[in-house]
Amino acid sequence: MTGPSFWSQFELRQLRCFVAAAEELHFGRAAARMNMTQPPLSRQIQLLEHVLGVRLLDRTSRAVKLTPAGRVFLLEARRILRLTESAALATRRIATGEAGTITLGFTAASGYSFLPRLLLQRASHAPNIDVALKEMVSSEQVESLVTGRIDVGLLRPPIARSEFTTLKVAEEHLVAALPMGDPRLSEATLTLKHFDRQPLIMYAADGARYFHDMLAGLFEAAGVAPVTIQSLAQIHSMLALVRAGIGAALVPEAAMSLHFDDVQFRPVETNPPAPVELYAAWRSDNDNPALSAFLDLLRTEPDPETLDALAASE
Amino acid sequence: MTGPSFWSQFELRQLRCFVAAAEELHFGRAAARMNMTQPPLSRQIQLLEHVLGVRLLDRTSRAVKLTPAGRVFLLEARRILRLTESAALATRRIATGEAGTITLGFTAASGYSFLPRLLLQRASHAPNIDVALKEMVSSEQVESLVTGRIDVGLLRPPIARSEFTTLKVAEEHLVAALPMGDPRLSEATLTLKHFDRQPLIMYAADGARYFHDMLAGLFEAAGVAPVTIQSLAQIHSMLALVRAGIGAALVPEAAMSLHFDDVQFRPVETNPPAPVELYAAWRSDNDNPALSAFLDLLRTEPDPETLDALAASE
DNA sequence: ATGAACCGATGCGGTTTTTGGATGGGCGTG
DNA sequence: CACGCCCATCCAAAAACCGCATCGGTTCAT
Repeated sequence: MTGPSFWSQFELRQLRCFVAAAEELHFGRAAARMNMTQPPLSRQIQLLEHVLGVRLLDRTSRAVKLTPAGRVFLLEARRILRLTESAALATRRIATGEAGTITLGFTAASGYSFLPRLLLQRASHAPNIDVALKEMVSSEQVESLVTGRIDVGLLRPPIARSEFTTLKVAEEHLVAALPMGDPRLSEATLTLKHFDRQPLIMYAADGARYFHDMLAGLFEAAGVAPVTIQSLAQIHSMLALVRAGIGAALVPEAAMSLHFDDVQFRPVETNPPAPVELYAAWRSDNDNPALSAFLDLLRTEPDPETLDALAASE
Repeated sequence: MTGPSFWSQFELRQLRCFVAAAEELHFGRAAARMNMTQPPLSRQIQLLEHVLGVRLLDRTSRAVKLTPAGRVFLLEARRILRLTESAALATRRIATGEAGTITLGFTAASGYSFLPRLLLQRASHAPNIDVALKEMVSSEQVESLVTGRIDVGLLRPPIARSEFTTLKVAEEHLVAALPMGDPRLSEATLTLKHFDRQPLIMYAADGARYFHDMLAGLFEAAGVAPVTIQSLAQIHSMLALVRAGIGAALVPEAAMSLHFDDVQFRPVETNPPAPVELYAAWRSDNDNPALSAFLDLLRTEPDPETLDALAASE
């Protein structure tokens, strides 16, 4: 007493048998196509008809014909079978990493230059890898990496986590952002001394710890003491203050793509010359199959066409 | 030596097991939901993973998690299962005649009045019955009924086929179509005598045998002999000639909906008073399940709303 | 540290389902 | 009217499946 199989449903095998029979209109040939003999094929189709409660094939000993319901079900069956194949294919592609989704955290500053280049690289080299973007500051990225909310982070040092693997993906120079009319604009290249006792828009110690500490270290090593007018965490806000003539700012060269009116940029000599570092970090035990393909992207040098496309868009 | 099961595919049962496990994230509960015990469910999922060559669930003894590939496959599996249910439902509806397609042949004249009313009835009383329309003359309809190209025909007598069932669906009066300025327009009602030795646009004996023979019979019985100016098969062509002032025409009242400028209509007394008959005919052994629902439509008296909708659209 | 509880995987015997050969029966064909 | 074609049915053998018992690994409480 297992109860009547009232909840029973048909199986794909029955669909395959039915499609074969409906296309051949001949049970013998259909069975051969299914690599079996005619009786079990008959039985599978009877089973299917019984489950549906519908006669799908009108069969006399002389001819096999589709009933109207059979015609409709044939279309549905084909669609289902097509879907099963594509589902298997898509899943296998995900599993091999050919396709998939990488959730990427990035800092606002990395979004100005490195990220667009990376996404262009992806479009041409790994079009089946989707990248879901989440802007967050470096400390949030570390936490999100641990909890698995993002697969990879683009963030600033220090990244002191043993369970992460890291990769330096960019080194940038610092540039000075100066308001229109600033006398230092007459120089082609500036040094840190140009900022001594001059008004400066500084990075906030909490929201932009990396830049704050880096600048503080550079100024101290150079024996220079600028006058901090205001501290901010977001580079675009700093540039807005520069435009207003409040003072100068030191920003990564990528910020030059922000194009603020009345704000001019000048290279600044520092030691080291390219002190702004951007790292990619990911959990060493991340099992996202698309990860390795994505890391290949990160490790690939940008190719000329990508840079061309990027330049053209600016 | 049947060879390795390289063409093997997964089965719906495995999908159902996987979806249950993926939703419960617990093999025991998933098994309970599937009305079975945990070991066979484990096996079904192993089998599925083996067929796909992809690990779908990461299971430790403490927790079950979906892999990235599993997440994708879960969506696909749900879609497939949803599709199987809707396929079964749709097929059953076709089989019971709740839904389906009726291929309907109709004469041009029946398309002016009876067919629109029928289609409006269908829209409100049997919205799931699709009607595929094919205009053809009565003799073509008979042939198409025999070969099964149409399920039902709307045609003119005589229908002398023993394998058909027929139903009279409309009786219409004849009306006179007269050109602007015709003296007979002063009469409210005409008789056949008004056409004696008058120019008349007549039906062609080959293309419109029914109307031709009917008119010939009516005139002969009334002892009236009009002057045939031109013979045509299509009513709208005849009305065009009427408008041109070539002569009068006798048409079924349904043709009044054609609205030709400068063509006026007047009732004509005949014996019998409504000599234009329209029949539905279908093969008695037609097995289209939607047929009975469609025939119910034909047998239903038009309800007031339908007639209102029809009147409003004219 | 240790034992209890939990969970999924596996081995195994019994049952159900499926398979394929043989056969039956209806229906056109020569 | 006999023959051939074709699908349905019967039946024994094979395969698949199920459930029970159990194992190994992890977590949690003691």
